[in-house]
Amino acid sequence: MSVDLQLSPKQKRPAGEPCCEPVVYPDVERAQAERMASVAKALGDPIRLQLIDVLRKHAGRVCVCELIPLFDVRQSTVSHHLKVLREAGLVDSERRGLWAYYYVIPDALAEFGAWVAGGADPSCGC
Amino acid sequence: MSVDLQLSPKQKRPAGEPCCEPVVYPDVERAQAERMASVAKALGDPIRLQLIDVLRKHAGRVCVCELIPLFDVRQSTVSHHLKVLREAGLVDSERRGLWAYYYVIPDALAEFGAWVAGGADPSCGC
DNA sequence: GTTATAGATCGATGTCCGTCGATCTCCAGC
DNA sequence: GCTGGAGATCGACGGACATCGATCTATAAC
Repeated sequence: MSVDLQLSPKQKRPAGEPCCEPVVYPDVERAQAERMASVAKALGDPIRLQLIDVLRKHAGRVCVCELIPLFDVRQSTVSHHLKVLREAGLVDSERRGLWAYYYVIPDALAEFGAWVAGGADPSCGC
Repeated sequence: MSVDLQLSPKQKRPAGEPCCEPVVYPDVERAQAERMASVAKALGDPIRLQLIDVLRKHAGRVCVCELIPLFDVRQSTVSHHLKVLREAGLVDSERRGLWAYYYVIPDALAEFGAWVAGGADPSCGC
C-alpha cells in the first residue's frame, strides 16, 4: 500500500527537540494489555494451545487421563501446563473420585479474542 | 453445566490396561499448534501487544521514533520487541533515510484469530 | 490396615526471555 | 572527508519457563 505517511517526523527540526509529536498512543490501557498478554502467554505453548483446543471441542469435562497420552511429555508436565492454564483463568477442574476433569471457562478468551479479531480501526482516518 | 461425562474412564477395568480409550484428540495438528503458539508467544508481552495495537490502528506506517516514547523502556528494548514481532511474521519495516517505519502484515493474525474466535465446536455432540 | 492408582506438587536442571548499556551501521548535512 | 542522529545489534545479567524424576495426597478395592 502507498498511503501517505501522516506519521512521518519532521525532516527539518530544531536541535534538541524530539523528532516528532506523540500523535500515536496505544488504545489499550496498560492494565488491559497486561491482562491480554497473560492470556496470550498462556496460549504461547503448543501443548497448552492443544489442551485448550481439546477442551473447547467438548462441552463436557475431559478426564486428565485422556489428555496425558495425547502428548509426548510426562504426566507431571501435563499437570504443570494445566495448572498454568488454570492460573490464567482459562480452565477449571473438578475432582470425581480418583479422576480429575477439566473444562474451559466460558468467555475466558472473550476480551483477548475480540482484540485479536478487531483488526484495523475503521474509524481511524489514516 | 451438568452434561454427562461421556469421556469418563471406565471405573472397572482389567489391571494393566489404560484407564480409558483415546477418544479425544486435538483438532489442530502439531505444526499448526506450533505456528499459532509462536504467534501467541509474540503477543505474550504487554509491550509487544501494545505495539501491535498501535500499528493496527494506522493503515500507514509508523515511525519507530513515535513508538519509543510510548513505553518506559530503552530504545534497544523497543527495537528488540519489534524484531521479535518481525520474526513472528506479524510486522515488517521499511527504511526511509534515517527513519524506520513499521506496519502490520495484513492477515498475519488471521489463522490464530480464527482459532481463538472459534470457541466450542457446535458439531461436537458432547 | 494394606495396596494400587490418579493426579498434584516439589526440587533440580538447562534453556529461554526481557532489559540494559555499549557499540555498530547507515544516512543526512556540512 | 567529518559529524551527529536513528535505529539495529551485541554481550551480559537476572529472572522466568519447560521438563524431568521423585514424592506426596487422596481415593478405591481388597
